[in-house]
Amino acid sequence: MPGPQTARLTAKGEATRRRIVEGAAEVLREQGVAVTTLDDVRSRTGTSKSQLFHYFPDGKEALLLAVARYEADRVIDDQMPHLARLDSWEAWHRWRDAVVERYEAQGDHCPMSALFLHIGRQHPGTRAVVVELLRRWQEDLGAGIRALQANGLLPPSLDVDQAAAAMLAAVQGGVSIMLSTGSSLHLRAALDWGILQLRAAGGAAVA
Amino acid sequence: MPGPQTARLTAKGEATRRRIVEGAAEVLREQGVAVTTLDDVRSRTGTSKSQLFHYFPDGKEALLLAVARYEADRVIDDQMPHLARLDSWEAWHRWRDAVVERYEAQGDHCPMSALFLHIGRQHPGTRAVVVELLRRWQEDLGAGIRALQANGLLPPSLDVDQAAAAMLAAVQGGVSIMLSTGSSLHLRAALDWGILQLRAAGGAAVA
DNA sequence: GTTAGAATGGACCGGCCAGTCCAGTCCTCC
DNA sequence: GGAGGACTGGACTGGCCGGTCCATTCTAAC
Repeated sequence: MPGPQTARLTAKGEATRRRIVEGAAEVLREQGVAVTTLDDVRSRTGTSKSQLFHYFPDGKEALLLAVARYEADRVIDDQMPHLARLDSWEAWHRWRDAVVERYEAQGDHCPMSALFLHIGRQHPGTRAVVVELLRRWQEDLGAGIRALQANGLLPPSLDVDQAAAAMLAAVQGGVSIMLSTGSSLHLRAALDWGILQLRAAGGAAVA
Repeated sequence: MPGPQTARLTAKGEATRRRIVEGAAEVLREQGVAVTTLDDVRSRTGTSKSQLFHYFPDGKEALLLAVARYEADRVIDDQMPHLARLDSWEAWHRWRDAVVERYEAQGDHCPMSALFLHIGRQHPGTRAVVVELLRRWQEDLGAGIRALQANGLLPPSLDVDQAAAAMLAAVQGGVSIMLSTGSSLHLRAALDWGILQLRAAGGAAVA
């Protein structure tokens, strides 16, 4: 679904555009949105000012939006193998490990939150990207909980949407605290506690 | 503990300084850190450039740090009446309501996260403010859980620190999702789920 | 009432950086 | 092979904004 806006791009152009987005994402992750200039992106990607504006005629903001989209896709892609089949407690724990690992590796640079906080609310485009990301994420968590129910590991009476929303909030909170404190302690606690409570809700059916 | 750095301030000076911090906090809450200039602060607070630098010789960053401290105090102060005695389930629910109410009123402008994300990691001072805020918050939550245990509403075997950390993460996550989506749904879900699970851990002792 | 120093006003500066422009090169399609 | 358009290079500009400076007024203490 890259769509029509890239219609007039040559293969070469496409490559350059991608190079710009990926390079910009790197720089942004390293030094943060606030202090990153187009010149930083330019020198990192080996491009000229005119190229930046050739591929992003609407300027810096449009480039940042493109980077936000790129990063949002990566968030889901990274977890997809685990998120896709959360149908056993083992799978949930593997997902937990993957999340912790990813964010620990990422350290205190969360590209999404930084990008969002920066262009955030005023720009509807960015908000849409974040909302969509969260929606997909929560949907997958909900599907996982339903899978547990289907497998008899959780009672059907459980409020799936609430549980999925809470779990998503726990992850987000853990990450955001990690960004502030530099420690993944809360992220781990939130995930462990969340899964633990879910298992407790499953009662004696726990394997 | 306002301390020695304000030693040479006249009463008038003290008032001006406070006016600057509070006015700056307002502006920042309204339009965000990224786009706020010293001139905005100046005109809002009815001060001159030289006043700003008279009271904050280290410039804009120092002013932002002062605002961060101010806002951090407000966060705790707002919840203190509820946070201080979380010794019954009713108290927990009242706290929940207070948190939801506060953040809903605040809308999508979280001064703390915005400030932190902006000057954040590089500046050790800001990080210290956030870390301290989170520490106090979690400490109070932990005290509340222990109070529940003391009142026989929760089993002593419960891992207090983990539960408190998870609860804090849930709140933070709910808020940060609210900042992104504009909806308090996740904040509510996270709090409700968290308290619900806590009560469930209390077993039949639930009133 | 005088004086030291705090408080204030506001003009000014200088760097930074997003965005412009034009000149030149490289595709690609006919 | 040539023409149109995509692609690239890089000099240039214009505004914005943090920070400086000095002149003036106010405050408080003796």
